Amino acid sequence: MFSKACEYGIKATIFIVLKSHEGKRVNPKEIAKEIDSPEAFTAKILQALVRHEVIVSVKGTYGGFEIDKDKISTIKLADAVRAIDGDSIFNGCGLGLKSCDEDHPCPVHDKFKDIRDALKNMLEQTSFEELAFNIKSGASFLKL
Amino acid sequence: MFSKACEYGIKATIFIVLKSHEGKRVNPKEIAKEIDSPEAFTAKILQALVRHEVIVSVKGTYGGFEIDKDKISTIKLADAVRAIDGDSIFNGCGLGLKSCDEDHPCPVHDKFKDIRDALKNMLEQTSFEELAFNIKSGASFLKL
DNA sequence: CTTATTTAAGACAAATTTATCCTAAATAAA
DNA sequence: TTTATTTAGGATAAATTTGTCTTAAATAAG
Repeated sequence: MFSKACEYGIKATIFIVLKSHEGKRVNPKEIAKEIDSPEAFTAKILQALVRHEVIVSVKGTYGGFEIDKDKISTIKLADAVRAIDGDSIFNGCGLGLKSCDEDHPCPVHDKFKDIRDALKNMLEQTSFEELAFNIKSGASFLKL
Repeated sequence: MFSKACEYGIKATIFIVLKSHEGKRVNPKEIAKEIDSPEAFTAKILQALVRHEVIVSVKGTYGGFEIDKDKISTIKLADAVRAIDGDSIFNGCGLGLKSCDEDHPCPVHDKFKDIRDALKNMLEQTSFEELAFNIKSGASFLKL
């Protein structure tokens, strides 16, 4: 479904939301430990999230990654997915045809449309704040 | 969503259904041309479909790939997907956790459940015969 | 039975994704 | 201003997926 990079990116963002809520910044080492991911690779993914303005980075002593407190509630799953995997999952043809649309549909076009729309809606409506809250309350987990 | 191999496999199976309906066998060269895929790679994927008994192969002169006529109507998208990509798309965790279930869910477990179930239902209910019919009538296309 | 034809299988190669490492650049703190 | 610390970025490597090629095995037809 998602690339490994995207899976790490989503988990990392949830953890950063969690920490930002406490007014704390986190570094790649801490993040990688918390989400059980390779540290250097995770750092790369964090760079992409910063470039796409999903998260913010601060260099120097006491630096790290964070999210503006008043922006936290606005970030959706779709923002991280787009930043890392692009929007192929939102637009791409289920069978990889270059020019698949209503006028020239692939064999599964209509069947996939409903699924893809449901996925898109879910990703665009689910906030990281909501996901972070469930981690905090012990209702869900970032690893194992 | 699906691997390239799986995309080719689905398209190939549709074409084989189409030809089997006419009582004709097809070879990898013909298939690759029809679905615009690399021939040798497609041949590998056909082997997997044969091993998983989605299609049948006949060696020797006038040989090729086919599907038993009375089996055609029973084959579903899910059969080809399972043969090539396994069932990770049906069972796997959206964030790649090893042990993700109701008791120990990943942060997106519930959100993904609905999507995954919808996808699973669609794949298990959609027959290749139906897809082949739409190709035949010009309502959908295998390439471009 | 022999032969031509076709799929099966394994080794190999290219491309992409995942992952690591080292150095540069930025910057906060002292 | 200097220094310690931290992210950014590029080069490299490993693993996986995608793709190719050659030979073996099977088998239908003659």
